[in-house]
Amino acid sequence: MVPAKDSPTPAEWKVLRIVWERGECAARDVVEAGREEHGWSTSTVKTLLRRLVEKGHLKTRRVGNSFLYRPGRSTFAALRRAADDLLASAAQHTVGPLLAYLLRRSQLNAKELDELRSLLDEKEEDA
Amino acid sequence: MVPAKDSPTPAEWKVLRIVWERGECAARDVVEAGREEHGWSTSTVKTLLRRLVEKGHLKTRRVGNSFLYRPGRSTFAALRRAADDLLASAAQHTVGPLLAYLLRRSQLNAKELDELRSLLDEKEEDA
DNA sequence: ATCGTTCGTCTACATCTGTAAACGGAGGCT
DNA sequence: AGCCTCCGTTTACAGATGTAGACGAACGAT
Repeated sequence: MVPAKDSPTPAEWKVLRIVWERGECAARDVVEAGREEHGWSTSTVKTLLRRLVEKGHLKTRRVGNSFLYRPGRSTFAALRRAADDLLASAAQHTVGPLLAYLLRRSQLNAKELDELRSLLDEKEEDA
Repeated sequence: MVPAKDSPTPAEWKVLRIVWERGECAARDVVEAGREEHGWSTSTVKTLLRRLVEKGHLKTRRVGNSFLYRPGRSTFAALRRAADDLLASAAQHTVGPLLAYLLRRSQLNAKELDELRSLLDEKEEDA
């Protein structure tokens, strides 16, 4: 298995997200989404797809003369790494406000909110 | 006011963090920390400091023939922008797990935990 | 006054990233 | 059979980024 060492670049993340949101999909779908959401040309999207496959963030499945793309297992791992980088960028005294900011921005359902609450409780006990 | 449009690059973030942790400090301090923490040469650190000042993420104050560096007001704003980028990278169904991951990784004191709990409660009401 | 040390500035350059045109093969329509 | 269209592949290139040497001015000790 290819461990996907290289993190996606910002542009690659946008493609990754597009694929992630729709599950397995064809290049054409990504091209269309890329054009609408980011004004990208066909070639640009194709290049980004190729690089993501090379890096191991996307897997492909041949269908006829074309491919279907889907996120690899490493995709969420890459997101975690991006999260690590974000935390590493924050100074200790800014971590709290940073997390607060993230929580405010996020759309979460009741169940997710509950899980996060439990997490906070756990952490309280640890400390 | 300089709006610091360009986000820091990964390497620049590391420098920013160094300065952030110590408050106002001299290039020499950053050079030393950069060498210890990242194995950077003096020149590398100096280049990164310069670029950060150009971008408006660091402010300087002349003292004798050298400078003291400190984070600009835009520094935390840049961190928020990085947080936005992270959220934008996540697919909707991965946001919850992502936040959970971030919480687990973070060291937070009781007060910070409390504030986050309050935030979750607020969000619950909204929904 | 001199000389080594310390600073900031200028210059350099390989690699990565964003963005995209051009090309050649496969499939389908006429 | 011939042509249009769609697809993946190849090539291109400017600008950003990581990494760092070289240089000249100022400072401090002798």
